[in-house]
Amino acid sequence: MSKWYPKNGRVIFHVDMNSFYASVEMAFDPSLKGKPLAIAGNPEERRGIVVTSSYEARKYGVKTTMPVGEARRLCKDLIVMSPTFERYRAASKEMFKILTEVTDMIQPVSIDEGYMDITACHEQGSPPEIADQIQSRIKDELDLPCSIGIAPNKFLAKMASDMKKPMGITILRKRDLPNKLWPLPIEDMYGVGEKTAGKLRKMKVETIGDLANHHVIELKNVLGINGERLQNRANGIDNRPVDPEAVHEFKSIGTSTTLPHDTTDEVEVRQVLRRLAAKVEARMKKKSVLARNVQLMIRYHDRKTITRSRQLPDFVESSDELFQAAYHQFDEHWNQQPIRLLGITAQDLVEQAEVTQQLDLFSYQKHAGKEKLYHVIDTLTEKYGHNPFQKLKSPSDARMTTSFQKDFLDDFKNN
DNA sequence: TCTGGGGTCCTAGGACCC
DNA sequence: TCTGGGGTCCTAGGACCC
Repeated sequence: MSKWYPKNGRVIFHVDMNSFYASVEMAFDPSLKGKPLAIAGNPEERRGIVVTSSYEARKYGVKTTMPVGEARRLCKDLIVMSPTFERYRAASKEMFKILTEVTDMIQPVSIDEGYMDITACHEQGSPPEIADQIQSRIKDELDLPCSIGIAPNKFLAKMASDMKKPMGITILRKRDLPNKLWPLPIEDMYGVGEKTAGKLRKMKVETIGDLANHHVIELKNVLGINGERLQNRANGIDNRPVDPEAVHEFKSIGTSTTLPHDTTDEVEVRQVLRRLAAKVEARMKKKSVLARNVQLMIRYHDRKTITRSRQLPDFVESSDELFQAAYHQFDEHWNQQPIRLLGITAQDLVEQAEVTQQLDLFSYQKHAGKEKLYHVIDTLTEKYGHNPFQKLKSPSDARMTTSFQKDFLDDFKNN
């Protein structure tokens, strides 16, 4: 057992569901099993691209982001279904529930994948045994296939889960890098997309091994700080922790839609923006957050895309406020060209509870006066050794560090 | 056959303050 | 008399991922 759990180091899993949407549909309707299946949007509405396809469809060359028409041409018998997200969310929940029974140290990264830190799970067996149990349970109980990567960090676990699909379990240790990781072409590396791959190939970096052993100065010159980070990863260095809280820390909530036809009709634009604003409002309510920044996105007929955002004087939560902010941006920045897509994103999100306390702070000043308020702040600063506020230009601008909120309110009452 | 919708992180320049 | 340098905020856009 001890050989599996090093004294210094971690054991990380990356659990990756195989062609998730298609697999969920097959579990739901077993008559689809063994058939070429693609999940795709509606081509009539110009949303007809393949989101996921079954392995049977992939044999014909069907790929993610491929237009449905092309996919059909490659595979005559292709079954095309619209996505049913409620089904996928439900399956995802069940899948993570199984993972939670092994450990709480889980970081979901998307609907169909997540990291686990099983360093502390000695008593449940060796890592391959635990991986095997997880994979079997997901298969037996949910009828869904997955691949699991086992490695000393997140990056290697992610690369490992990609190496054997479907239903693979792959161990990637540091000593395996020269044989298993370094021969892979550079575009197979997580974090290297089309643009970065192009730049790397220009400097004769063709494989992950080339990247691992390239002059770091040149990498930094061309790719900035990311060059150094990618090289570290290629050498198996990645200290990012598995963070179970990360999933709760929302940075933005946005929605966008490709219009059925390009438009220059402002009435239509307003209708669409109202609909998008209502959708964003609903999702903000579910998360109990307010936004201080609203971003409008316009994609033109030629696919050129602009984003325009603005910090707002007040926190917004209602659909109407979101609409007003977005429409203001539209009014200022639309160049009169036909529009293909519109989107609204709420950014700079703050939890509702925090905002309430901000207002409290403001009304306290009104009631007790500025001097008294600043006295309270001084007292707290002394008590904690630093200002408990993230910034404080004026009382309406203050945001408390959450951990101080309770003490602060107590102090508030006593004064 | 033309390229969806949901996100995160990073960069870079200008404004502004000290 | 026209001028340094650091820090932070804001905005726009690029790259990447699923």
